[in-house]
Amino acid sequence: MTESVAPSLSSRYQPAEIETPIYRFWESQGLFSPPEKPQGKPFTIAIPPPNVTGVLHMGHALNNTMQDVVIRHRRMCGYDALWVPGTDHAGIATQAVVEKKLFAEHKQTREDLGREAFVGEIWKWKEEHGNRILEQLKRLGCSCDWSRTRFTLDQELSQAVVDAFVHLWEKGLVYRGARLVNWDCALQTAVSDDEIEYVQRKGKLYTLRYPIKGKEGEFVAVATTRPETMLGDTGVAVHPDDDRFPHDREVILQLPLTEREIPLIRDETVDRNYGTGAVKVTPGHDPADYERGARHHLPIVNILNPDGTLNEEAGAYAGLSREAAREQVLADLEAQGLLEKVEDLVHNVTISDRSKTAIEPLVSEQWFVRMKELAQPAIQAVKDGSLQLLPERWTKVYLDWLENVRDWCISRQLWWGHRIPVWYDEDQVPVASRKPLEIGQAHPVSGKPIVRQDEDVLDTWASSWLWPFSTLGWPAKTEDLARFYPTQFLSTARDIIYLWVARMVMAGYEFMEDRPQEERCPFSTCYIHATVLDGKGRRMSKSAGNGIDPVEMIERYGADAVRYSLMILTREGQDVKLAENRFELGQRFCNKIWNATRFVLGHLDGEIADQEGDALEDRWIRSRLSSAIEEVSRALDGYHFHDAAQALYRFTWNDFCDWYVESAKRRLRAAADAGPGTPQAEEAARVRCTLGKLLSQWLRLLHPFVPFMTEELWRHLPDRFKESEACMVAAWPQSPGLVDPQAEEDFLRLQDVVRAFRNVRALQETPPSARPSALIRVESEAVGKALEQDRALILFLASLGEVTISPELERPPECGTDAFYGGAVFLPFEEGTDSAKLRKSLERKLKKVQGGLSGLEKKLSNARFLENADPETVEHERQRQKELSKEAATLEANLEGL
RNA sequence: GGGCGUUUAGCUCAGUUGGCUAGAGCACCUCCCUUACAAGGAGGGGGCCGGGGGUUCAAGUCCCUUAACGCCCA
Repeated sequence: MTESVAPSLSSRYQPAEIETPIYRFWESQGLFSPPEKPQGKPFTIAIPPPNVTGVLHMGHALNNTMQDVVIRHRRMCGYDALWVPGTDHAGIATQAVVEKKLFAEHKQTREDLGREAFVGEIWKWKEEHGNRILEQLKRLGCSCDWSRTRFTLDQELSQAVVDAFVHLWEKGLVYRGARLVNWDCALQTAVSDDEIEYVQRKGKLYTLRYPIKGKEGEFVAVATTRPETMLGDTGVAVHPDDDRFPHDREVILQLPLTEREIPLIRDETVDRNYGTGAVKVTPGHDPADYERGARHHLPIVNILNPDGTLNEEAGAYAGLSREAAREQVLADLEAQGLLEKVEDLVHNVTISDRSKTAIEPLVSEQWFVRMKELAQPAIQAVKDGSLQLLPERWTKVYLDWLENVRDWCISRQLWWGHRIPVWYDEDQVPVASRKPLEIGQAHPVSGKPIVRQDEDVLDTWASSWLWPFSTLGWPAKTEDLARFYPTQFLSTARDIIYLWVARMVMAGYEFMEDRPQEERCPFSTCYIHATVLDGKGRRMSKSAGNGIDPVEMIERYGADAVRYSLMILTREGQDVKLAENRFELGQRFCNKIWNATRFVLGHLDGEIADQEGDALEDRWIRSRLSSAIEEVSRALDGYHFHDAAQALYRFTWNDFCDWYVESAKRRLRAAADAGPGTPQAEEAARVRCTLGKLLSQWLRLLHPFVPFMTEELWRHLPDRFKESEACMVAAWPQSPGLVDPQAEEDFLRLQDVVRAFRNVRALQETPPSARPSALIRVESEAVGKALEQDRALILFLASLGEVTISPELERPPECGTDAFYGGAVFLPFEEGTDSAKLRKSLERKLKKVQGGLSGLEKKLSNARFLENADPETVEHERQRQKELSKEAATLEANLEGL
């Protein structure tokens, strides 16, 4: 048998058959956990915890593939690599899911059940469904340490939240107060400034008339997009310099539809060009008005109930929805002749990220964290290099937010989450406590009995900002915390740079206070990954239905193909457009790896020498592998995933498969023909040694990107080529420093010769089976000598019977020809060859060469170029000119002869 | 309104500190089911590098300007 093939490997890569067993193998061997006792330097990644309600989407797949590539690479490099997985409790989202289910199945609301029972229902739901996304990460091949899986509502992590809160309380960094907050009427909770967005909507601009008191028939007209809020107006503002309005006296207005009298105030923030120049001031329901009201000591009137209906302050309108109230108010104003005009307008509406309903600014009692002070070390961290954001431009986004940070509203009117660890006595005196206090117990400050705990829970981010250290045990002083904090790499999406990243950095500096300054920042590199778009460049979203399900892609193409495709398709920090068929790229690549390995393995059951082959192709491929190792290592060290993936592609396909494997076949076949004990057999044994070593290194180099298949193939690798049972923990290949410029140059020329022959063959339609005798005219003895040494390989790769190599060769008649880097090749015509095709091809090539040549000549005859360009460049261009003119001469001569 | 990004082959994208005849994959054309792989091999065609101006011996690359698209903040 000349070309054996590893019998257990199918001719197509079948990922579905191997992925599950391979993953089980890794798990059963405990390979996901770092060694118990420290062996190398730690390298830690804390996973951005997905929502426990979440389902894996392409953004997750991209982000987690990157993290897995990093952690696998570092693990192979000898680090004690730890990737901590987990989920967060996603307060609003999870509560909403269970509320919806409860209503659908039992027509019950959470109030029907009561707090305790309802929270119990959520836990039940979490136990049933909460692992889904983590299981999906396993399908992707993620090498997280599942024994360290954490959930933000775990006992330990909850204690961390309590400790953090009390810590801030003790330092005076949390406070409670009535402030204007973003109120989500659908969910009936406050949300932070970072959980709202603005959308452009078509609306109307209404101009209302407010009668001036004591001036019968005179009005001040105000423009507004939300007329119903006039019921909460406590003033009207104009610009101080606007002389359309009387300056000389106090003006009091009669607020229509109410008994209220409100003052006309002057405030510089009013835009004189907007509407009539006068704006109504509603401090209870507009952030800008809140500020204005505070400056002018206007009262705050709250006209809304928590569910968005109007309350008793709205008088006759109490109980109406906002929409109904608007209609009614407009109708009533119109009836009184106080509605001046209505215009169409496109304006920004604030909506909640969570419920997608309009946000109502509303004054309510909430808890806040003072951010200014906490932000300072986080700003410092990027300035002194403790923290690096990649791509670097995101640093500006991060800093802009921190430098203009506002206090953080952390209380939520929900039941699912960390309940605020604050208790009150009968006088409503609050106290925060690390340990739960009992009702009736003496208040630690006042001594009076405790009557209640604060009803609210904390924002989910108030637990996730602790994630890098709470997952390692903080506030307990655990071994893990000492060993694995701070982490090295955080990869996340750009839209949570401030929601999460900045806050984690703040938390690291604030809470890891027993560490030296340089060990507080929770991660040294923050990588902001690409946004995944659909094939048309739109964001993937559930509502648009344009998402691609990663699990479905894994099932269709294989996890390795999905991983590899994502890595090579994603430009650094740029958006990535994905359509389902783009995964074919990875699939093809995987199949190529599979079959190339199959070829090599098929030959490794023959005799294997201890010595490697030393032919040109052997030296060349070792040189190429060296470069590839250097390139991939450098790219991964700098987190350039695309570059690494591309280097792997080029080495695999263009060097190893297209040229080395094809070249190696020559000696392997020669040995098979010659039989055992011959010099050919000995040479083949050396080729096998080279193939085995190449395979061993190459599989390891590929492993972080395509872990499943490389692990499977590794199992088939003879033991002498591997020092560990699992590829996953094999040593990262080291570049043996075998970059060999001479071999590279010689092989490049050989490739050029072979390509020239193939080109001529194709043009004159030489049958594939033909083994014609051919000629090579070389431009120098040196080139001739080099080619002479590898004549056998040239014959093999160009499918020739004979070849004559000489510097002094006349082009024989009836021959096709082409130029190569260093000479020309000649191949006899086939019967019926149409020389016109050849001529056209040569003419095209000549034109191109002449084009390049004339540019060079112009350059080299330019005195200023010779003067100014550095000598190396000039020399380089001279060299090129020489080469090109030789090539042009060859082509011209060839053309003449046709 | 402020900031950031993108624009290179039909499509998706590479292109280092300015210096090879601007590259790759897909798609397209021709030939080949050759004993690792037809999810493959060999060969080939296809580009005013968004427009305009400037700096320079030299610009896809640097500067200015302009247009289109996208994202973020207010």
